[in-house]
Amino acid sequence: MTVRRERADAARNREAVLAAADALFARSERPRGVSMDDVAAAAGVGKGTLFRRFGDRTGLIRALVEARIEPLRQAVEAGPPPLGPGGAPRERALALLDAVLEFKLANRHLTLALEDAGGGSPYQAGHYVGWHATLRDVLRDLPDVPDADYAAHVLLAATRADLVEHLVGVEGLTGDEVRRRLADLASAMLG
Amino acid sequence: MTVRRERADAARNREAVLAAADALFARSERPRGVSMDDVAAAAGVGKGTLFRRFGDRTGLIRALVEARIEPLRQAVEAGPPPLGPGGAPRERALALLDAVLEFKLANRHLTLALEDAGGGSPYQAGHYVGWHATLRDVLRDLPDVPDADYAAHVLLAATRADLVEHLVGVEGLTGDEVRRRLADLASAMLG
DNA sequence: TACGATGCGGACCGATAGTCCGCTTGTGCT
DNA sequence: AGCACAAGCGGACTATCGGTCCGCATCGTA
Repeated sequence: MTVRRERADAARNREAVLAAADALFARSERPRGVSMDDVAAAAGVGKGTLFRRFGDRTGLIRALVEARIEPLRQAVEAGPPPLGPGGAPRERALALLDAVLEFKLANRHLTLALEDAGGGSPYQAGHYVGWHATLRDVLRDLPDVPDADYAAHVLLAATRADLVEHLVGVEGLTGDEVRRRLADLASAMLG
Repeated sequence: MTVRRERADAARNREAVLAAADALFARSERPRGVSMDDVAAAAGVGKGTLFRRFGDRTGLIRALVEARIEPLRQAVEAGPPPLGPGGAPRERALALLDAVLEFKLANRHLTLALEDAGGGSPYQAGHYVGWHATLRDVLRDLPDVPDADYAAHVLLAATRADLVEHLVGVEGLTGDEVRRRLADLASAMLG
């Protein structure tokens, strides 16, 4: 059962594709404006390479998001409090919400692209499931929150990419103003 | 400036298209599985007719939703309390949220299709803007809600079609259980 | 009935996600 | 180094879909 190492050119191409796609999505306003041909051309590879590597368009976007999200996942799973495990529940809940919101703010184009690509509902995406489970478990320790599962969904819904996009892009708030509003509201909800 | 009456065959076709589209979206699980060709074929008209009448795919879906939403709009704007104007703010807020949620539950496929069709973000759709403005104004009269505008967005986010779909379809809740949870949570939030 | 306006429909177009297969290239072995 | 073969490549090709176009049919009217 020897595991064959990834070929050097394959690794190089994978990086090129990810970098090109990242830049393209960041630049474009609407996610649908970035086609797979665009990505292939920008990365200097053929379309076949794209699809063999990532399966389909959604797979490519998912790979981009996963790469960006990894540090946050680590920090939540095994980092120091308040975001990591071990601290006070209330503070962890607030820290988690703020971290998720900050992630969406920093990667609006990408998360927007992911929700847009759809495939399935956002509620079945791996990272959403993880965040929800963590938040739900934390909320269970708070006496003022009657239904932790549902409350977790609603609080996370307040960080949805298109809502954030609307608040920032249309209503003209700054990222920090949105973070402040969510913190205040969540604070009030958690008692 | 005489207004020309709509031709009889045109009216007949418009009804046929709306009925056919309604049925197709209701039957199909994923909105994207319903193509404009499907609708045209089911309605027994040509594609040209579809597009002349409704502009584009989003226009067709919007027309379907608007038709269904009209009674609710009326009830909110000019109906009797608690949903209509004139009653206690807190009760009106709760009634509005419940009515919106009920609408989404009764028309999941259609509202899902509308959000999916995108075009712009759901936050710029006419009915969302209306609901948000009403809810925001009502929340302004409640002392326990510090930021009415933002709170209105978050509460409405709790009624989003794909979240509802997830709660009902994946987590297995009944519509009434979802309504109850939202009512409890909103009650708590409004003080 | 005759005529102009309105509406019809489906062939057609451009874009785009995804497939396929002959060719190239990297890698491990001798 | 040279070889053999698997792994990977790329871009022509296909299928599908939203949207357009225009010659033809149908409706309302005088």
